[in-house]
Amino acid sequence: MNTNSIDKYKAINGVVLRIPVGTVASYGQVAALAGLPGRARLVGKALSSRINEMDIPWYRVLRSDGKIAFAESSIQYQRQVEQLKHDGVVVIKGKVNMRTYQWESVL
DNA sequence: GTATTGACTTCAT
DNA sequence: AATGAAGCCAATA
Repeated sequence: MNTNSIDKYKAINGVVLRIPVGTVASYGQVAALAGLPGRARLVGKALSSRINEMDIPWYRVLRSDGKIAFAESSIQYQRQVEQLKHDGVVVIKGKVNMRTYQWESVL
Protein backbone atom coordinates (compact mmCIF):
# COMPACT_ATOMS: atom_id res chain seq x y z
CA MET A 1 0.00 0.00 0.00
CA ASN A 2 1.50 3.30 -1.05
CA THR A 3 0.65 6.88 -0.13
CA ASN A 4 -1.04 7.41 -3.46
CA SER A 5 -3.76 4.91 -2.87
CA ILE A 6 -4.26 6.13 0.67
CA ASP A 7 -5.19 9.60 -0.59
CA LYS A 8 -7.57 8.14 -3.16
CA TYR A 9 -9.16 5.91 -0.60
CA LYS A 10 -9.68 8.91 1.65
CA ALA A 11 -11.36 10.86 -1.13
CA ILE A 12 -13.62 7.90 -1.87
CA ASN A 13 -14.36 7.46 1.77
CA GLY A 14 -15.37 11.11 2.07
CA VAL A 15 -17.81 10.88 -0.81
CA VAL A 16 -19.47 7.75 0.52
CA LEU A 17 -19.96 9.43 3.86
CA ARG A 18 -21.92 12.20 2.11
CA ILE A 19 -24.49 9.86 0.55
CA PRO A 20 -27.73 10.85 2.29
CA VAL A 21 -29.96 8.42 4.11
CA GLY A 22 -32.58 6.99 1.80
CA THR A 23 -30.48 7.44 -1.32
CA VAL A 24 -27.88 5.38 -3.14
CA ALA A 25 -24.99 6.00 -5.52
CA SER A 26 -23.21 3.94 -8.13
CA TYR A 27 -19.55 3.01 -7.93
CA GLY A 28 -18.84 5.14 -10.97
CA GLN A 29 -20.71 8.07 -9.49
CA VAL A 30 -18.71 7.88 -6.28
CA ALA A 31 -15.49 7.68 -8.24
CA ALA A 32 -16.38 10.75 -10.28
CA LEU A 33 -17.37 12.75 -7.21
CA ALA A 34 -14.12 11.77 -5.57
CA GLY A 35 -12.25 13.29 -8.49
CA LEU A 36 -11.39 9.89 -9.93
CA PRO A 37 -13.47 9.55 -13.08
CA GLY A 38 -13.40 6.13 -14.66
CA ARG A 39 -12.18 4.39 -11.53
CA ALA A 40 -15.38 2.69 -10.42
CA ARG A 41 -13.51 -0.50 -9.62
CA LEU A 42 -11.18 1.35 -7.34
CA VAL A 43 -14.16 2.40 -5.24
CA GLY A 44 -14.98 -1.19 -4.48
CA LYS A 45 -11.42 -1.85 -3.56
CA ALA A 46 -11.28 1.15 -1.26
CA LEU A 47 -14.46 0.13 0.50
CA SER A 48 -13.32 -3.42 1.00
CA SER A 49 -10.17 -2.15 2.66
CA ARG A 50 -12.08 0.20 4.94
CA ILE A 51 -15.01 -2.01 5.81
CA ASN A 52 -13.06 -3.59 8.59
CA GLU A 53 -12.09 -0.36 10.29
CA MET A 54 -14.81 2.26 10.01
CA ASP A 55 -18.53 2.13 9.77
CA ILE A 56 -19.18 4.02 6.59
CA PRO A 57 -22.43 3.53 4.64
CA TRP A 58 -20.82 1.24 2.06
CA TYR A 59 -24.19 -0.39 1.52
CA ARG A 60 -25.46 2.76 -0.22
CA VAL A 61 -23.14 2.05 -3.14
CA LEU A 62 -24.56 -0.09 -5.93
CA ARG A 63 -23.82 -0.92 -9.55
CA SER A 64 -24.91 1.55 -12.20
CA ASP A 65 -28.04 -0.48 -12.95
CA GLY A 66 -29.03 -0.57 -9.28
CA LYS A 67 -28.00 -4.14 -8.65
CA ILE A 68 -26.12 -5.22 -5.56
CA ALA A 69 -22.55 -6.15 -6.38
CA PHE A 70 -22.50 -9.39 -4.39
CA ALA A 71 -23.81 -12.86 -5.02
CA GLU A 72 -27.21 -13.57 -3.52
CA SER A 73 -25.75 -16.38 -1.50
CA SER A 74 -23.19 -14.13 0.18
CA ILE A 75 -23.64 -12.79 3.66
CA GLN A 76 -22.71 -9.33 2.47
CA TYR A 77 -25.57 -9.33 0.01
CA GLN A 78 -28.03 -10.06 2.75
CA ARG A 79 -26.59 -7.43 5.04
CA GLN A 80 -26.74 -4.84 2.28
CA VAL A 81 -30.38 -5.52 1.54
CA GLU A 82 -31.24 -5.27 5.20
CA GLN A 83 -29.40 -1.99 5.68
CA LEU A 84 -30.96 -0.44 2.60
CA LYS A 85 -34.40 -1.39 3.73
CA HIS A 86 -33.60 0.09 7.08
CA ASP A 87 -32.84 3.34 5.24
CA GLY A 88 -36.24 3.13 3.58
CA VAL A 89 -34.86 2.08 0.22
CA VAL A 90 -36.96 -0.51 -1.57
CA VAL A 91 -34.97 -3.47 -2.83
CA ILE A 92 -36.63 -5.88 -5.22
CA LYS A 93 -34.85 -9.03 -6.37
CA GLY A 94 -31.48 -7.60 -5.41
CA LYS A 95 -31.87 -4.30 -7.13
CA VAL A 96 -32.93 -0.75 -6.48
CA ASN A 97 -34.82 1.61 -8.76
CA MET A 98 -32.13 4.16 -9.52
CA ARG A 99 -34.56 6.64 -11.01
CA THR A 100 -36.13 6.87 -7.59
CA TYR A 101 -33.26 6.54 -5.19
CA GLN A 102 -30.07 7.65 -6.88
CA TRP A 103 -28.35 10.47 -5.06
CA GLU A 104 -28.49 13.71 -7.02
CA SER A 105 -25.41 15.41 -5.71
CA VAL A 106 -25.04 19.11 -6.32
CA LEU A 107 -21.27 19.21 -6.31
C1' DG B 1 9.41 -4.85 -16.10
C1' DT B 2 4.72 -7.96 -17.47
C1' DA B 3 0.54 -10.38 -15.75
C1' DT B 4 -3.47 -10.80 -13.10
C1' DT B 5 -7.36 -9.10 -10.52
C1' DG B 6 -11.58 -6.62 -9.49
C1' DA B 7 -17.76 -4.65 -4.45
C1' DC B 8 -17.37 -1.72 -12.55
C1' DT B 9 -19.74 -0.05 -17.07
C1' DT B 10 -21.48 -0.23 -21.56
C1' DC B 11 -23.00 -2.28 -25.56
C1' DA B 12 -24.76 -6.20 -28.08
C1' DT B 13 -27.25 -10.26 -28.19
C1' DA C 1 -35.19 -9.05 -18.49
C1' DA C 2 -31.00 -11.82 -18.57
C1' DT C 3 -26.34 -12.94 -20.20
C1' DG C 4 -21.96 -12.28 -22.07
C1' DA C 5 -18.13 -9.96 -24.33
C1' DA C 6 -15.30 -6.16 -24.48
C1' DG C 7 -13.60 -2.08 -22.47
C1' DC C 8 -11.72 -0.09 -18.64
C1' DC C 9 -7.65 1.21 -15.34
C1' DA C 10 -5.21 1.36 -11.00
C1' DA C 11 -3.61 -1.75 -7.50
C1' DT C 12 -1.18 -6.15 -6.60
C1' DA C 13 1.56 -9.87 -7.45
